[in-house]
Amino acid sequence: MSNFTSRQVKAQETKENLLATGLKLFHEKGFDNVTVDSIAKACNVSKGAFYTHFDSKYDIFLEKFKNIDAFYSSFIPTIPQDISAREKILFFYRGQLTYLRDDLGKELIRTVYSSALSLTMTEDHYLTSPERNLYKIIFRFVEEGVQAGEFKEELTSDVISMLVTRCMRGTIYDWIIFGDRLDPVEEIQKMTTVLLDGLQRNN
Amino acid sequence: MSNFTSRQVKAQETKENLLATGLKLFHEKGFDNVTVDSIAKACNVSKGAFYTHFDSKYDIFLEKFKNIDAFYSSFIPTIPQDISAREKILFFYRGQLTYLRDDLGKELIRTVYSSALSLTMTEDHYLTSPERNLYKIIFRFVEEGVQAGEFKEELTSDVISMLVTRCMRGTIYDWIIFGDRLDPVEEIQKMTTVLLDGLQRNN
DNA sequence: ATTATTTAGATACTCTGGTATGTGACTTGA
DNA sequence: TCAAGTCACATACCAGAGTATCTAAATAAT
Repeated sequence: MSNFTSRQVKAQETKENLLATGLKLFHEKGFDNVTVDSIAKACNVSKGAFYTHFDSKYDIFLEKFKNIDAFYSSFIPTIPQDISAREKILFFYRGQLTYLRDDLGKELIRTVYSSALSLTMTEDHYLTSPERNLYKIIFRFVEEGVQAGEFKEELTSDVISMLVTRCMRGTIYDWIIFGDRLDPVEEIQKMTTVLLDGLQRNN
Repeated sequence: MSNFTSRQVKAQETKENLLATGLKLFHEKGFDNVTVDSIAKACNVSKGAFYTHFDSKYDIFLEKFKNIDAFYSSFIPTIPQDISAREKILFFYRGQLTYLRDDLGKELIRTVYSSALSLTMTEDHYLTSPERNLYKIIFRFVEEGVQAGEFKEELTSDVISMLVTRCMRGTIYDWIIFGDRLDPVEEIQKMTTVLLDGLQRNN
């Protein structure tokens, strides 16, 4: 005995259908080459139906983008405990960029990074929550490093975390605009290594 | 005796009028809140006229964005000759970000950075030419530094230039998405200092 | 001078994301 | 059980970027 009425069940089916179809089409033809109408039609449903389930065209793969949090949760435990903060950050970024490159794909990331620019980030911009999560993860590593005296004393954990995450955003941005001339995993490695060298306490 | 016919003169006037009016409106109301129609109407001209002079709405402030090259040309000579490459880069970035912040404004930069993401950068993406110029400037400083033995030997000038310019792109991206919580001049200073520390040859 | 050609600009579209509103099947409450 | 309300979805629309096509005036060619 389900809690759901038959309407709710059908609605849920429609929503999932739209979601799956939308993601499939985005993957095949790229975000800008897929119309909301075409997604709806492919599901034998009207555009109006689409908009009862999703607020915007973007929303549909935000659903997918939210997977990134699931990725974080499953990836973090695989990071060795007995290495330096520096190593942890590099390990994490390598894993993250590999995931972005191989699982989510450049097109998806392009749209996410593009729409983050669209409006001044108000409280509930969807990029915020995964980003906030990412920031928290990096912040944790950084704090460990600060405690262990790995980093320059004059910088706070907040500042360091900001720079380290910016390093990642810059690399991802470059990956998108320079396209296949760049391998994001290689690039994050190079960039972060140098930045962390610069953050290192030098006695 | 001008080389131009009266038609060409009038057309040029119309174009300049559209350009000036467009920039004024963008500045007043923000790029997304200005329609091509409204620009045209404000010039007592049709939308069709707009599109004979410009390929797209974006084009209109690309014209302005090209000013950035003029800025480079006038700013470079003010950079002291007798300082290290590191200092030159910092000096240049400070000047550049100040210019972006105070003269071009965040809204303009937002649109530029946003549309750079729109399509895979093909040869003639408009961002390319100012960027290419910027890259060349940084590359020149970096080469000086490499020659002078300022930087880690294992990195090529190309790689270093890429990281240094990425540093800037990342900072600008952050400026846009985090809004007024960030001062771009301060941020580029912090970020670049750390990165350059990491690039420094350590004997 | 007259005809042919070019071209700045106007008009009337298309396309697409998103909205306002309508509707009929289902659900709920008395 | 039946009236009232809700909700998934449909239809018809709007706005705004960009395009295709036309026109009339200016220019060039004969």
